[in-house]
Amino acid sequence: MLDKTYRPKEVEEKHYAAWESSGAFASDPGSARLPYTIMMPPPNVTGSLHMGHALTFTLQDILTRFMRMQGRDALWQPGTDHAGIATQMVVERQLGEKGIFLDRGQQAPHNQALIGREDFVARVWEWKGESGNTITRQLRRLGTSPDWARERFTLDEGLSAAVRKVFVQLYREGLIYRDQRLVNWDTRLQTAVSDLEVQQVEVKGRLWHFKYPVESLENTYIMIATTRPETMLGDSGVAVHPDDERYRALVGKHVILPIVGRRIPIVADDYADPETGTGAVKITPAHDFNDFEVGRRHGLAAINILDSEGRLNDAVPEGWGGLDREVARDRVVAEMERLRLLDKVEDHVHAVPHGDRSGTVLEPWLTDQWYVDAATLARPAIEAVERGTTRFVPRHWENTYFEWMRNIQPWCISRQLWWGHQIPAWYGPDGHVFVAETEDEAAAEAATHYGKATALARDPDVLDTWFSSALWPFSTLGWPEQTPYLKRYYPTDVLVTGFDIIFFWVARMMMMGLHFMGDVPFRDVYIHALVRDERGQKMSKSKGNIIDPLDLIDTYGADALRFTLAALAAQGRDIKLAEPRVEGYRNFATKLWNAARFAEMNGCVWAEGFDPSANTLQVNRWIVTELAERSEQVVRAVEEYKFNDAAGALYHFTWGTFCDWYLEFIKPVLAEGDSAAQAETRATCAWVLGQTLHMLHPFMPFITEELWANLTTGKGGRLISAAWPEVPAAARDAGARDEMDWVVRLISGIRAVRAEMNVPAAAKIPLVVKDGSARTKERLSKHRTAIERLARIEGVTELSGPVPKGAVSSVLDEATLILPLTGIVDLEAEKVRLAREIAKADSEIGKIEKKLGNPGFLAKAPEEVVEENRERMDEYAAQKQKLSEALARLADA
RNA sequence: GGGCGCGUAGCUCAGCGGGAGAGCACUACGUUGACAUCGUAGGGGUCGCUGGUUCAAUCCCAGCCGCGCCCA
Repeated sequence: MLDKTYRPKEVEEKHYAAWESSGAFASDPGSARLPYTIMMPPPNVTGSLHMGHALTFTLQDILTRFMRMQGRDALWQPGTDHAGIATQMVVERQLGEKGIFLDRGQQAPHNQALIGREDFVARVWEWKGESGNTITRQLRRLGTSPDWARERFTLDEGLSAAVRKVFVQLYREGLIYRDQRLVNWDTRLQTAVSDLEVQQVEVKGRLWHFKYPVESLENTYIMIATTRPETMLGDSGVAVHPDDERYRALVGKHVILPIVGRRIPIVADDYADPETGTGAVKITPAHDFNDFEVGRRHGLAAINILDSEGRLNDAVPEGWGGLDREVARDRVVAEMERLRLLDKVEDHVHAVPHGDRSGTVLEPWLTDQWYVDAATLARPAIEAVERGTTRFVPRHWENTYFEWMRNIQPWCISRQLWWGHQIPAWYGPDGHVFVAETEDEAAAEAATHYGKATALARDPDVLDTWFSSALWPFSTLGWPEQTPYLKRYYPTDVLVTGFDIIFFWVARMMMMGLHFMGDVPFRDVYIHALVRDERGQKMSKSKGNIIDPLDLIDTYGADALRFTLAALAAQGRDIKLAEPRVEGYRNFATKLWNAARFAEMNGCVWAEGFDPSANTLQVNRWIVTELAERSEQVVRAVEEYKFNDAAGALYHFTWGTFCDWYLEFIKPVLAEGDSAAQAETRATCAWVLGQTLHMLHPFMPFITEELWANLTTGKGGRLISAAWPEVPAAARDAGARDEMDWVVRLISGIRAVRAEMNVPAAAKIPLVVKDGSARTKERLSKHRTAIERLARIEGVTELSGPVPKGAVSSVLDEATLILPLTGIVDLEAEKVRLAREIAKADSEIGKIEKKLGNPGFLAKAPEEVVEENRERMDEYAAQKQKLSEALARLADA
């Protein structure tokens, strides 16, 4: 016997273990079924489950379980990402707490132990082994069903081999090259970071106006304004706009850079904006991205004045070297003031780039790095989306994709870290580079090149983490080996992810997939919303508004959380999550649980092979028809990634149709019907409940599995491996649906009148029907028991003789329903009520009359719309007529 | 500055050319043996504003106002 409430904790673990050990999650490459593939976006190995994960993995699990039930051979490929910087930071911090620091070739601070690269990497692997799988354990609690046996890690040997092969091939094709360019340099992490990891932060700074003396012109200065005075030590030019009259005469002349004494040219370039500041701008090619371009156009020197930690280096005048950039700034300003070359200082708000991991101010810094020619790889990736080979859902996200891909910059793929895929490049003594998949190959190439065996040094840098994740859709399937998995599951069906990762990952998978597999990595990209807090704020630790999905699972159960997320996952809108929503869907789970409890108490047990087409009772034929329609609705919604529609349809069917009406209708049958009716009803109830559990299973896997086991007394197999319900066409009955719909409207109408007239809930009153058609009379007698019970009626009669005095009336289609309530009813209240009903009908009639009176409407509107309005007009007119008669009768009373 | 999106019931949101919807909250009544994590009924909205297209606009178009995000 089921308990009164569902207790998630008691069943979740049990079912999960059973699913996993039974092999229900496994893909089956030998199967004849159509494959269905989703690549799980690999969470960071350092990560723990947050609400965004809960959403994305719930949706992916719904698709996976749904498609399995649709008969597909599902492969949901799981794994984790080594997350270069994030992981290195975590482990570095832990070691730092123990007084252990990385030996980066600098002087060791006092009393500190230094460890080398090999030791450090070993420590990271150790850490990964101990606590690196938190998130995959947490995913199990959410009920996700990926093919765990195929779990991959981006630093696995196979995936690493793929990375090396891709690097070497792209290098040989000229699509990977080494270049000296500006990068965003993180002085704390001591590495280049991606453009995408730069956060522009509005900072209250200052604008210093400096006078640069023009060479050989007495008392002539050109005024420049800068937010970064210290960079002037690296200036190699001054730019003015070619059309700027003020400076035209000075173009081609030189200024003598104060403090430094360097002679630098004044150049004309569109980059200088006459409207901004003084119209003249200092050019520091080695420390500003825009200046770098200007410098290239005019052949200006790029003078690097900073070291990797943001201190002045040897390229500055004597006595300045070694100063921190902040200190240098103050010194430059003071010195310019002393030289009477500081004109003025203004407060100035401007955007300053910060590293989103370290939080420090990033430095544009001139370094040698490895680059991918992204523009070339992007071309086919853009075309694939233009042609629709890959489809974004919702579609408008393709704009974001196009925008970025069409303006794509060279992709800097090297990072000065120890944790990651070390770049497969070796340098000879003269700096000549040998790129090869193995050290032996590189050595062989070097021997050929130099004519003798030559010692090589490997490039110490590692690759950007996204380089390896870009290969994920095929590297996880075994590439470069031509495995059966690769052949069967690539391209994948859908990628499910958030918009924030379109640049980082989606775009790069498209580029690599097309280049190496010759086909897109996925047919659909479903971009879901971000989960925010109830006020619409992004959840963050600093705001303290994090809702932990595991807490919600503990309190309400994984199913409630999953259903909530699905129900809120409307396309194109962020999810504002408030705990009461989860509580509401927990209540839904309880409702379902109690419906099953009712079935159990009434001996409704799943009968294998039951055929609903053979049903004879209208109520049973009706619920089966409703179920069939809902099933189609859910299938359509899931296939279109409209998870909220699917969840809504299931919720309304389960609660609003099955529980509220069907179970109430069958209570009298089960209590006092004849044995044939009882048998049919028990079987139907069990069948509909069972099918409902099937349909709910992708959304609420745990409770449905538990109830299914109960309904089938454990003989029905597992839901996770069951097939989606199929309702035979013969079981659908539009007539039964119309008939039961009529009964529902009848009962609702009577209830509404009773409540409004304050008829005590317990009071049973008679029902008199006036002007009922033959069909109405037949329905009244057929459903009399249900009507009496649910509308609290005692005795249904047809009107014979005059309408009883002091009766309340309601209209249902052609018939008038009369509730004789002499002595109970407040006549004045009834008059008011009827008048209001009449007014309502009148207002509708008015609207429709206006339409039908419009010649343009009659001439141009589709015939069926005109017809529909005529019908509605007749209905309202008839209703008004009957209500008016009822009101007139009251006036006589 | 460029782009994307959003303004619909008190709150959170569906709907998106022909009858304004859901959940929660609220009000009234109710413990009729599945369920008070419940039941029945009810109140509540010039669908941001202004124009335009259309026989018809919450829905399409334009402008404006307010809000959010992304990119520079």
